Amino acid sequence: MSAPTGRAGRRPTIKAVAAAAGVSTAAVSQAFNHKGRLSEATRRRILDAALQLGWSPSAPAAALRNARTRSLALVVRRPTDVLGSDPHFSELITGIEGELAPRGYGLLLHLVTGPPEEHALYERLAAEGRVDGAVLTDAREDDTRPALLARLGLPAVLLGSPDGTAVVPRIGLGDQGAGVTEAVRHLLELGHRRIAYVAGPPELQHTRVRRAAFESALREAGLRPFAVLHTDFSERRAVGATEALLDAAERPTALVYANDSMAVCGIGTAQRAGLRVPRDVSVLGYDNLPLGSWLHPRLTTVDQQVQRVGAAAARMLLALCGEDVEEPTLTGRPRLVVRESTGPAPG
Amino acid sequence: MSAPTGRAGRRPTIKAVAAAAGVSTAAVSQAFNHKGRLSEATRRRILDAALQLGWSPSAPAAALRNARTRSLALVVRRPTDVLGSDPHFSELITGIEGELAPRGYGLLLHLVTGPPEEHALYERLAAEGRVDGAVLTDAREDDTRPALLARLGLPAVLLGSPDGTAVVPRIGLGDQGAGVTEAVRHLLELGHRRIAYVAGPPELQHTRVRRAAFESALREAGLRPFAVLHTDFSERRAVGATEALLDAAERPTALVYANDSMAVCGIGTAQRAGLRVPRDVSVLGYDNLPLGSWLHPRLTTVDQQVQRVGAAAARMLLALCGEDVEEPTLTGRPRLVVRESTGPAPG
DNA sequence: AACGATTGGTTAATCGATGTACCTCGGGAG
DNA sequence: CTCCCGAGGTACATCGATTAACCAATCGTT
Repeated sequence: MSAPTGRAGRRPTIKAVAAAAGVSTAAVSQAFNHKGRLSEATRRRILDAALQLGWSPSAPAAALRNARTRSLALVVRRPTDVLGSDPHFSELITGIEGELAPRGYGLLLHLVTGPPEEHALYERLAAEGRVDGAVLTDAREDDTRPALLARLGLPAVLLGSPDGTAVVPRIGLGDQGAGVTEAVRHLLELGHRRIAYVAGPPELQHTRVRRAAFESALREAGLRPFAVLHTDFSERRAVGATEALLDAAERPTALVYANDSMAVCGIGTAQRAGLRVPRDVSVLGYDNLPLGSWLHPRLTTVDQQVQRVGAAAARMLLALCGEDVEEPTLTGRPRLVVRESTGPAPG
Repeated sequence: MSAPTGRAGRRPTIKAVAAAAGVSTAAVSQAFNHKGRLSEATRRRILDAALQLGWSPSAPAAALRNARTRSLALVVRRPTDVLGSDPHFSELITGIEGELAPRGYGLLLHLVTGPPEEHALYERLAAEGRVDGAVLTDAREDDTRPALLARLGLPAVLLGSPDGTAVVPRIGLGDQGAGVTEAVRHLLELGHRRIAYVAGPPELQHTRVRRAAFESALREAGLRPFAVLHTDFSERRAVGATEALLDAAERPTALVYANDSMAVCGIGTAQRAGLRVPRDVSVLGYDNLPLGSWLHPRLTTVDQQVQRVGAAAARMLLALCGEDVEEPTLTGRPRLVVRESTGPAPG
């Protein structure tokens, strides 16, 4: 534990580098930012000196001077319930970070329990100038966040909105209707007629979009939903909804869930009720989380490439922050992934 | 989209507040930091003015002046494989954030693919003064990170170490041996004699600790492990290991996994092989992730209260950063949670 | 009444990096 | 020989908040 050569904790400043290279601090700054006019020789000399000393420009100092912190916020609603620790967000974060890291940006993660706390958080983040922008998740009906962020002058991108224009740019999760439509058609082809939908919270935009797609896909086939139940994405509700559906007199032969986590709960609940999946009842998820493919039976689901969505959101936000990045290419629409949890309708 | 009353993007500074309250900027600062001597009256007047203007001290400016950013880093190894998006980290983050948020600290999240990248990241974070400290996860045998962080002068806490003393403070995950021991005894009482262990990567410290506990618990009963297989925590390896074990001539009657995610894969694999859990084979996990209780059968596991560990790590790190926080109370040892995936040994 | 102590503030330096305005050469044109 | 010009750097103000040092009243004391 003897102190190594360098005095730990005492970071070198731009002055040290300037001295080492025999130039002014301004020159050092210019060398790092490709501004001003420096001869290639001195530039190299400065860079060498910096490398030698292990110097990088102080982030707080640069942030103060430039009014840009090079970090973005991601605010996630904290689970009031277990299902909240949904791996969905892990995937999203992976996608975002993949874009930020190579550009030297940081991701500031915050968890909140509800809208009031979330709003206060944005106020504080903006007031303190802690971040250059924010990724908003789970677009809601009449979402008040975009207006707030606009008022605060904080660039933002809203995730999970079906359409593309608003106060702040939005990243749709692809044409979500298409994914659900494809899923329903798959079930219809398998002969299912009594199909139920376990939806998310009604205040989320994608809930409405997917529900509409679900109902209209059935209508095209001259059918009506067996039932549509809303949940808060919690395990309790997912299980409760499933039990209610399976208890029905003529129970549904297929259950469609608004996300994979609930679908997993659904499979468990069905099995616990003595039903076999997919022989007695088919189950369909949404998200294509890794989790789904570990189970037996493997979960049939809709892949929406959450990581790519995250990456696209990050790029769009970076662009809003003045970074020049190539246009986010939101690849294909969500696609059905048929695995083992769906099968021919019984009887 | 017409601009609201306030000019968006133009944040108020301490000067504006000082002017509004009719005092100097120094007074404003003192009012916010409980330093200096201000009459209660002016203090209140200043705070009111600040509230009115929606002002909070600029984080970058304060960071520059105080050499403290009030944000901590959490570096997570990015999944080379799906299992990497292990909900374990969601839980950990929840625990950490729970301590940081009320103190106005931010959590800077970074994903890395391997040790070289991770080391470079710490160098950069330290050099740029972006964070006040870091949480290191997954203590490894001969871990080089503590020394690096010490050299950089960056406070750090190491998670997942069995013992408690080192270059940087370490948070043990409780007496992990105890959890495994309890698990093995549970299986022994159920009559199991052929018990296999699917371990994590050998370079992680907890792998050695848990493995040792596993073997010694069996030895106490005069038994030897059926087998101990190491994995990299990936789905592929978990499934592969499980298949290998179940293919054995006299197959094991119980499988113990080093984490819940692998245990879930194990259950799926066993079921796919036509075995019933727990009638034909018992399965035991480690972590007690929410996921485990959604399945059928519900996963028997060892609860190590990941959230609390995260909270303890955060508090310890905050203390190292000079924040005065109450001593982290690392509650109980890991405890066995018996659910449905373990049962009497067959035959 | 003069003086030290106390209360309640203010002034000015500082953190580290950045960018504008300016300065200093050496060389070529006139 | 003088003047101008551009290449190559430097000096200094600045971003916003913090804090040590300092100062102006007011009060109690003998």
